[in-house]
Amino acid sequence: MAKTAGQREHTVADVAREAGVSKAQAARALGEYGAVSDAVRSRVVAAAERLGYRPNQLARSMNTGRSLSVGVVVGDIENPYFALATRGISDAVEEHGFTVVLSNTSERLAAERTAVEMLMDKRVDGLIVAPSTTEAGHLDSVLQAGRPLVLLDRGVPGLPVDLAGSDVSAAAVEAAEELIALGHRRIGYITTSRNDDNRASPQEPLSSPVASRVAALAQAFELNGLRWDESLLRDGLRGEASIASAVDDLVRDKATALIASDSLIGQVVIAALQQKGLRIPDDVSVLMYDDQPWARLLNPPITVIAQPTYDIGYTAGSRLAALIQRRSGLPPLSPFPGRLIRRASFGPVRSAHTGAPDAVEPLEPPMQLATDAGNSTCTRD
Amino acid sequence: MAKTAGQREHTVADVAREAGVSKAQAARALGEYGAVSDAVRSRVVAAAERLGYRPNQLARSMNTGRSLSVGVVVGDIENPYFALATRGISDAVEEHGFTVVLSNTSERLAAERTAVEMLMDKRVDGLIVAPSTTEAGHLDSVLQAGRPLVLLDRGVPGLPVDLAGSDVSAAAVEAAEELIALGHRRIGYITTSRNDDNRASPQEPLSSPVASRVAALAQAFELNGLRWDESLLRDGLRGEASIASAVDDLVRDKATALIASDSLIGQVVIAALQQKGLRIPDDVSVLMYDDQPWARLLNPPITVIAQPTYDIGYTAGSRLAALIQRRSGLPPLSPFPGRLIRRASFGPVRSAHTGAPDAVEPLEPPMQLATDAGNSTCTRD
DNA sequence: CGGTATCGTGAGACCGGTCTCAATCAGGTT
DNA sequence: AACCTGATTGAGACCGGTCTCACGATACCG
Repeated sequence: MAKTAGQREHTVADVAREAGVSKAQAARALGEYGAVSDAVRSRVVAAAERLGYRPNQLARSMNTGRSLSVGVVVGDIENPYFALATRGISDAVEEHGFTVVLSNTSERLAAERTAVEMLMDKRVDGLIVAPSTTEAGHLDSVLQAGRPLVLLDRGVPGLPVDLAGSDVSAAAVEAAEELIALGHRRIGYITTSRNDDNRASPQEPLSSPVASRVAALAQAFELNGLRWDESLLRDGLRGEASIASAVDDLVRDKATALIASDSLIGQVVIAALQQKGLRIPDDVSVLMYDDQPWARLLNPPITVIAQPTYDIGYTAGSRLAALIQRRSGLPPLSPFPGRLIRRASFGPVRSAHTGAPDAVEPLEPPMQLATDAGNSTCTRD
Repeated sequence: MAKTAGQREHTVADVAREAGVSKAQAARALGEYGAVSDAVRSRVVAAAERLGYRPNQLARSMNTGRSLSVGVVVGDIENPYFALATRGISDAVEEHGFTVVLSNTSERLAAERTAVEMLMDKRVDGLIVAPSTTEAGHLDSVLQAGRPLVLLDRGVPGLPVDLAGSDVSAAAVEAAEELIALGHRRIGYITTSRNDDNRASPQEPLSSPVASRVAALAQAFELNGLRWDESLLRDGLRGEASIASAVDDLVRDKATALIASDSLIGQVVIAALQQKGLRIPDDVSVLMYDDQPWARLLNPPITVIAQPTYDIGYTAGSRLAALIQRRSGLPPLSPFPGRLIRRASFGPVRSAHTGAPDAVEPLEPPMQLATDAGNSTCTRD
């Protein structure tokens, strides 16, 4: 029964008139609240059907105070990590009737601020943010306004808020120790984030994933009575060019192993190595964060630290929904453990390379070839 | 100045009172419309500042009729194609002050329908949809309602609407001819979409990318006086398992080249080939749609047909913004041409292949072969 | 200096729903 | 038959903005 185009939308009042009842009754029947007799209900529903009536969610939201949408603020939806996490978030919140309003910040604080403000103005019922820095002013005001907030991937020190993320430190230490055992002493770490560890005290847990990964690296060295050379950290990198030149620098600076802080960086790092004619793992060993499917297709397949990205997103979404519904007594979110998946991108350091460290005993080709037991990063098929 | 938590939000009325002016004047000053004296404006702004006033976009939207948000309905944000396109859309519409409301359909029509309805109810100012089928009822009613609509990637026959996508046929024909020249006669095409070409007449342009890609493939055969065996089309595939078994089937059915309809499929196809110990391109040539960065990292690097995905998204977003702003006389959107990027995954067909395949010369032990329990469909004796 | 165009202002309707409240109605009691 | 209870119903306020309109004040004009 579609009317001709450009028709003015029908309202409850129209439906009420058509059904011959009061606006209030029509609204009740359509909104499924309050008491309505069967007779009235069916007449109203029929009238609505006839008119092709659709409720105006804006109006509804305005006086219920619930917009049934949640804001999601990520650095970059193009990053597979965020893409997959967003999928998880979306699936979770949709189960509770919410839709996702998305905002990219390009990891810029200013963009993040305006995004959060915009979303607050649009009265989203809650917010999921992957903060690009540890600056918390704008997030604090979300809390002040009493709107639920869940952080994704990265925490903000001093902000008492649920965080859905992973704890990769165990896997990171494990990986680093294996590299050390293979003779690596100069291990480079490459990341786009800033390693800003501005905790109030060293006792606080590290909230930034990068900080905790770097700390794990250093810790592995200490466990072996060594010290990690912090000059091998390259952070705050923007753009492929600067990542590639960081690789250049590090290799020239005698790094024998490189750690890429996410798969986007990993791509560039590997490409840069290939371009320079350096072989993995003969010349340089490589560890990458995030287990993208392609990592195991390379030759050699790349050793990675996997995070259950979809689950992390899904958890963030579920928790946010719970908070919006004022469910209380929720246990704090515990981080998902990262998992080291050994493939073939670790190798012994070539003795000629460094000055002359301990001559590593002839390692058998380091193929632990642990099966990537079902190598799934997420629980979905 | 932050008040204690859970404060009721301030409204224009509050600001007006605080500034000692009428609600109307305060609203004008804050909304930046109508005539307001400098004196009043500054008093109002100051008062708003003092109270930490934030306008309620819902209320604003309700009587301007503009929600300043656009709906984006894609199959799966996790698919790099959509992730990147969404980024483009988002960047484009944000330039015009719109935010993105995102919905995943998992390529299911029912989900797509409800998503579109939901977004319409939320009064988005416009919609960008990557339709999962050629079913147009729900999209038609968007048009009926007079709300701007732009299609992404795939068209719908008979729906008079802008389409932002690419035309890969030239590149597809080119690639297929090269395969044919290399001796390939049995070329498999693998896709998750359905190849539903339900045009009213054969004269209409093909709207589904898959249909046009398959058509290009067939055309290349015809140009060479050959016929493509349509039984080598595997469409409507869901999940990695069914893709992998399609690869199995096709190889057993003597396909010597495989075309993967997107990068998600490409990953699985390549993994399946590796697992079976089949080498690219010696045993099977591979063409993939979408140029993901990892494609060139593989050994051999994969030949692909690239689409300017970000630009496609950006174009969709810009066009939608233009339509919302009632700009008229817009030229129809022309598709971006696909580009064949030749790498090293094409090779001549081995003449012996049809005979008794696996007298293959000693492959280096296929590296990972961490055969997951039981799975081995490798019936090749 | 009267007439009029312009600006600034406040009152109040309005957007399309929800929700309060008092009035009405039906059934069950005694 | 009078009384009580709970379900239905309609009128109208309300959410937080925008916008129309009428009115007073100022400015420009011949």
